[in-house]
Amino acid sequence: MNIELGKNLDTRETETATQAFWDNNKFWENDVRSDKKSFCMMMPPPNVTGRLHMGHALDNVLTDIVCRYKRMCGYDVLWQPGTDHASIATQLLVERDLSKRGINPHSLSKEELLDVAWKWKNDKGGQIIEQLHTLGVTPVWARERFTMDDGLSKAVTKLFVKMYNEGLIYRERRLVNWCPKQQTSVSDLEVETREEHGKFYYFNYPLVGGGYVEIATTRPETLFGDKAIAIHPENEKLKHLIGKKAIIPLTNIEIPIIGDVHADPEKGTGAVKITPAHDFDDYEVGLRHNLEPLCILTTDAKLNNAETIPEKYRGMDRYVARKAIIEDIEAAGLLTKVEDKIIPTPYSQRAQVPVEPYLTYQWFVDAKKLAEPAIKAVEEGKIKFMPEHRYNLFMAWMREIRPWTISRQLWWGHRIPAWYDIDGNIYVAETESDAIKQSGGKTLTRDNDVLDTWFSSSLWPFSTLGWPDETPELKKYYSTDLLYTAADIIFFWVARMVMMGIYVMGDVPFKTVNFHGLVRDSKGQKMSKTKGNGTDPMDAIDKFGVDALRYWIATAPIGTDLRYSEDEIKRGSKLLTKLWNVSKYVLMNLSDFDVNTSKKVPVKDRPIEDRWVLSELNKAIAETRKNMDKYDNFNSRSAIDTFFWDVLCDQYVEFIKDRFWSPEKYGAESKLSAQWTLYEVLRNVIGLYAPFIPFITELLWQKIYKDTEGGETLHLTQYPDVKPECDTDVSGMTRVLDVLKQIRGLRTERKVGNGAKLETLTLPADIDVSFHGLIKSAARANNIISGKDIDFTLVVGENK
RNA sequence: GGAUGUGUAGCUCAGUUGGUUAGAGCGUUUCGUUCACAUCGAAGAGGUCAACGGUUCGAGUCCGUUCACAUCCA
Repeated sequence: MNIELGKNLDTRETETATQAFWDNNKFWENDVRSDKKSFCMMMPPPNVTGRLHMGHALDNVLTDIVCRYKRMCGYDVLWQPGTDHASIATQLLVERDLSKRGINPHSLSKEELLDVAWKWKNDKGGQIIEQLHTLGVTPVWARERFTMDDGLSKAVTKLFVKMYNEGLIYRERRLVNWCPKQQTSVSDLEVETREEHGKFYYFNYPLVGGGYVEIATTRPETLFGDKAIAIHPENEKLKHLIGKKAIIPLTNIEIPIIGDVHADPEKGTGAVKITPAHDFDDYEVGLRHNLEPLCILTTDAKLNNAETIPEKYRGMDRYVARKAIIEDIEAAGLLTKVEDKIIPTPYSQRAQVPVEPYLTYQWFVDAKKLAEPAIKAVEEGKIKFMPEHRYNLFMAWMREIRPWTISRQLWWGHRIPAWYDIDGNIYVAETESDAIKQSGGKTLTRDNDVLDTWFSSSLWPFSTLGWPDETPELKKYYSTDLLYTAADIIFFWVARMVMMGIYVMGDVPFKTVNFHGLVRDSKGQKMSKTKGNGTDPMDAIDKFGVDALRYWIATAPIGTDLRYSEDEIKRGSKLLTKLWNVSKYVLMNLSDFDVNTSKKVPVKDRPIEDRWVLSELNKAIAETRKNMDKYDNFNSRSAIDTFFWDVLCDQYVEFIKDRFWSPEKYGAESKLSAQWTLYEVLRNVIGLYAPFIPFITELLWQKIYKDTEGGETLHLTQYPDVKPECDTDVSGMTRVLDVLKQIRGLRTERKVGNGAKLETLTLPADIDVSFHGLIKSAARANNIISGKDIDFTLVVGENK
């Protein structure tokens, strides 16, 4: 063979070329008609909101490693890609972008806004897909889907109607979390609680007939919505007040004092004001006591025009009103005490403003009913959780699941397929004409709301495969085999996919779910936009190349967080260089070797060091496959590394150097044996590493092995497998390695370089003479004599 | 407040069902450029495995308590 590799590997240049080669050849397409065993994974669809971040890189590289491996193991692999419309997140960014350009989003019609958003989607969505290509990942790009494309929208509508007809979706007036900034309801999951420094206000409500009752509240601005004061029925100090009437300060409105266990005697004053429309607990109290909730806030959290509200406060922002009301209560001589208090405050995760409980009509999914069979399936072990302890988290949430608010007062998303007649009757149908037919020909208006973005993504595992049509893809690939995703969407996405999958398809959406950790910065801080400590994967790629980045990602142990640091990525670069250099060494020694004409040396006839490296290779292959089959990329890669670096580079290559330098001493057969061994071992190393560092391995395979093996890409060849003929008795090598280590130790002790030739080497008598040749060459000694301890003398003239 | 996880070398982390002398990479010290490779090689230093108690012939591993950190849920 006469193949030259350049002195240095130009990572980015070859990666770009290889990526184009892969893209042009569509190597990774599934074949639904193939009778190969199928393996299917879903790409967690990235939001069309911007650039790819490290979390995406993690999901996708880990998924790619498994998919490439499975493909090389002979599976018909379908990795389904696509993007998510990300209703609320996208709308927020689109509106922000419009504002930045001086356009008030509220001045545009819904049609105009949708137009802008679709342009945004095409632009940003395209960008993120392009970046995924750069990572060298291998989904079936031709099957790319978008949660709002026609097919998926059809699935959403169809399912909504089905669930409505089966009573699993309903519309109801309830207290929900309301985001005053985006003026929409949000689900419980989209609310995050933050502990804030606030005040606990104590003040008196005058009693009808004289006297006062003192209450404590963190939210005095809601007092105009008060419907009662509650006192615990067993509160010895205060229970005598139950049944009397109190007057809301700053007004002359009378409210009853009621007995309710909600009023904890230990908290505050023991008496609490009950504002059913503005507090979840109070709402429950209100239901128990028939208190009609009174809403005193506008949709953007200003005091509204409710009759109970004195003129001067109307239109005030909730926090301005709080201040004004407290000042006026103080002026009225009713304020008794103000305490500092840490207050858990619910925030809208997306808009980053405090949410309000708000009483509105919304659409809900009866999650409790959906959860029952899902819990059962998971209890039966139909889904394997990695790491296992995520099972508990998942189950705890599923068992306490609450109704899922699915309607959003937004314009970007799947519009709810419900129509109303003039009397407010609801008609849910797949099309407007169906709805009209249902109504008996009335004039209808369509519901303005859209669906929670997670509604459509929870259908992803089957909607992308063609549901509601009965496609062959659905039949072959559902349920999917494995899902890699971030743990922070276990409830948002994973749990809901499980519920929907079982409800619609009657089976779990995936057999294994592997939750990886977060990417942190080098100091262990969570990467976030607000902190500005994030690293753009594309920057890392520009600096070190895709393979180096992927090599680092493959170090992610199951379920633990990963720290990003350039030093870690450099390890990958070093490995690539090593692989490049050892390939150069192999080729250098194969110049007079030809795989087609050179005489084959059977393994059993090869020198022990050749048989040893092949036997170690077998072990590495077995270990790698064992771990890959468990989706344990970390230990797979470690097994390959250990073999490649420690066994092949550091030991075996050193063993055989003398056989190439002085072939006359060892005979032609010996050199040929080393050549065969190098040729085979390098091929296996390239194969083993292929899923992890696909670019450099493809390049080396193209240059060295393609012509003789045929085929178009390394990544469609068979993954290396254990070869029984390579398991030979090499037990003597343990002692040899030990002796060589001692000799190297002695060299260091005597400050003799490893290259310096030894004149005589004294070996302990227990070393079998058959190993003398190997030790002689590995230790670079001219003569060997037997003695008690290891010792050597230098060739005269060899410097230290 | 509840639940879960983590705590092993200076740093980042492995350590499979309890079993010889607890491993790797980075960093560090010393030595070495020989013809694949200084993005390298060799040798070394460095650990009471968070603490305490228990089970056991034997515990980094199992059990209990405590401490610290992280995440999720209230």
